Amino acid sequence: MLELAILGLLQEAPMHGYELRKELATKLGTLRAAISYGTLYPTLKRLKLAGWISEAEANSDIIPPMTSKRGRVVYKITAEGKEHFADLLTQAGPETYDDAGFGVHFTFFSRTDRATRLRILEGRRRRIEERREGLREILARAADRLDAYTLELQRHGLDACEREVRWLEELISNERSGRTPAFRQRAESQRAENQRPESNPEPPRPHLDRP
Amino acid sequence: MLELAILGLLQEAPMHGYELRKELATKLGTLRAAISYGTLYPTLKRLKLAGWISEAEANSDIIPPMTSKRGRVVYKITAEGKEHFADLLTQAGPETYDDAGFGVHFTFFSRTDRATRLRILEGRRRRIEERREGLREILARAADRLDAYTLELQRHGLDACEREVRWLEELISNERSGRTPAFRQRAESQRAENQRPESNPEPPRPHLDRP
DNA sequence: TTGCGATGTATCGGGCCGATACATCGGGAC
DNA sequence: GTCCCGATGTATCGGCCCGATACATCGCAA
Repeated sequence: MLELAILGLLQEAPMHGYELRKELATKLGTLRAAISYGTLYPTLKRLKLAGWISEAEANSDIIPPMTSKRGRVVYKITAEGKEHFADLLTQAGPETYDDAGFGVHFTFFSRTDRATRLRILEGRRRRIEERREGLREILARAADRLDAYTLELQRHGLDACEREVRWLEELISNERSGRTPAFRQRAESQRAENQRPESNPEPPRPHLDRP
Repeated sequence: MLELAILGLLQEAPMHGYELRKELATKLGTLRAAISYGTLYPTLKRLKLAGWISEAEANSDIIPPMTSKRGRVVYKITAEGKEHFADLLTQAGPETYDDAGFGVHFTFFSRTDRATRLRILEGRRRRIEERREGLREILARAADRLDAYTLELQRHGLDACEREVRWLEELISNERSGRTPAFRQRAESQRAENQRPESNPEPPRPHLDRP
């Protein structure tokens, strides 16, 4: 899962570990806590071994600090890596629908085709609906076997499930009806747009809030 | 963390692994997915080695099925185990405030003294507030650097945080003002009450919805 | 009688985490 | 000037926990 996240971020720009981690933390808000270095560096090693990323010498131009030897290692994605990333994006296993996996996939939705987006949203919805049904079951059947605190925990969980299902319904219905992201209008929304995709193989284009 | 959960369940009654897992799944709804056997059995082994639980022969009376040899192993908590459980209940480390840890602690709140309950609720609130502030920061500062999907994910996360903080506020205020669990009235609430605490060392007593 | 789903115990490889160690850099205190 | 501290940066280690897998028994229905 982290594999997908790293590949996705490196597709935007080459980065070193520390930067990668911060980017990970801001983009994968909730649904995925900040990654640990004890995970990050071994994963980078693994990805390098698999040939999906490579180290780019940091000595040269753009990156100013860490002048001396043993400076930071900048990673960039390879052609095979981009291929692998595209595969991972469309393939959806069971781990795609848990909190972490869904969060990562959702983060890259602007680089995912609409069919896949729908498949993932619906898979996630099913997952949460199952959890919700389980909780309802418990609250209906075993309520008198549980103490008040446990009960309240279940209720809170049920609330969260129902809320997420509604959120997903809204997203799904938006996906079906043309406008891609297009959620309810908010005051702080800017029409400012961000970085060019620097020669993406598959630019899915609908990337804006309003056409 | 799982250690605490197992000890707590075995304090209620002796159980075998399978039963333990189902009980775990129903009581720790959300905030902690169903535990895997690949976790459960090694943990049971560890706890047995530590002297906190022991195997009770299942051959005899109460438990009917699995007549032949190589039948289920029933675990029961030891005196040292009860002591350790009491310790774990009051000690609150950082892991007490993440989703899993908080869920487990909350589940045993009816066996926790009020001071500890308050400490844990406030610790959890602080944790969620920090996450919330982080998200607000991102939405205020980096909004134009993020695409619409990522943004929507952050908003949803922020919503969930705010909601949980409100929930915690309510719980905290309830704790402070006498009535212990006592949440907002609901239609399906029964006044039926459950199992006797079978000689608890510290019966905290206020266990009902309404006095 | 056959076979399937629930019950039940157990191991293995691997992902991910927290703690820890170590080194460099920029800037403020003194 | 220099000294120290916090941010930046790379890396490893032990350990928790997960999913996949294997295997065995029980009750029941086709």
